[in-house]
Amino acid sequence: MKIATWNVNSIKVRLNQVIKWIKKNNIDVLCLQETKTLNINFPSKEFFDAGYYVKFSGQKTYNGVAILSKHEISDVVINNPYFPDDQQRMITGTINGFRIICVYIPNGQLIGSEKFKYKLHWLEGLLTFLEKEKKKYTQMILTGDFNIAPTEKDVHDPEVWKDQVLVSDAERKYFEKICLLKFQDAFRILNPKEKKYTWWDYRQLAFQKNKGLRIDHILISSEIEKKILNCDIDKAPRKWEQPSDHAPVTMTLI
DNA sequence: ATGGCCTCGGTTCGAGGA
Repeated sequence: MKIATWNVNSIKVRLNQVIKWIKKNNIDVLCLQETKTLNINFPSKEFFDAGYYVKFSGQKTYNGVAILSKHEISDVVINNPYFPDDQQRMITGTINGFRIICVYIPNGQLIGSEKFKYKLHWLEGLLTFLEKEKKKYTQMILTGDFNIAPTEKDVHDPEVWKDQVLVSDAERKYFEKICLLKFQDAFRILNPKEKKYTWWDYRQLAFQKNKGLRIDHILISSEIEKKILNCDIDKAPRKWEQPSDHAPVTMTLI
């Protein structure tokens, strides 16, 4: 089973790229973030015609998440029951016995800002949700755009990013707290030292210069560690015309 | 030179992203 995550920065703009990519890579499950569309406008038919079930939770202009799957999706939870939120940033479902949680963690904008406080509260709410889910499920996958580069290895130039949002101690501490709930960074299990990124700024030729951050992740509960065959970042779609600023991350399980 | 880009909504600019 091949599982992936991709912040597409508008599903309307990226629809053809997503369909092309999931077919080419034989993706079973794709978690999407920043769909930026109301539910009535989500392209369900296009994905159904491509052979995928869809579950989604969107809003106008901002945010929005979705799960596409070749296999049935059950026990769907929209958003976080323990963190009331108008913003659509989370969707959870069970596929082939795996509990899959798709998240679009807030950006935080500026350290100390209201948006930053919201990010930390959101993360606190996520911890509560994960603790509750762990009591019901064993094989869990937490994936999406975390908007956190967990270590200095995940930043092209730590000096440039020092004390900025996405790399701050407060944010990294939450990432560690998630790991204390026995979630592991699948990419790092398989690639302990590699400096590879999932996001590059549209400006300043950041992609061409590989000035990126690794902020999109696939975390797995310890019960499925032995099942991982591969976890990698696919830079190819970032080279396509009119790309998302994020690259997809893929993981293959036995 | 301290910016540069992309998307959306709703009109051609401002907000938000990271």
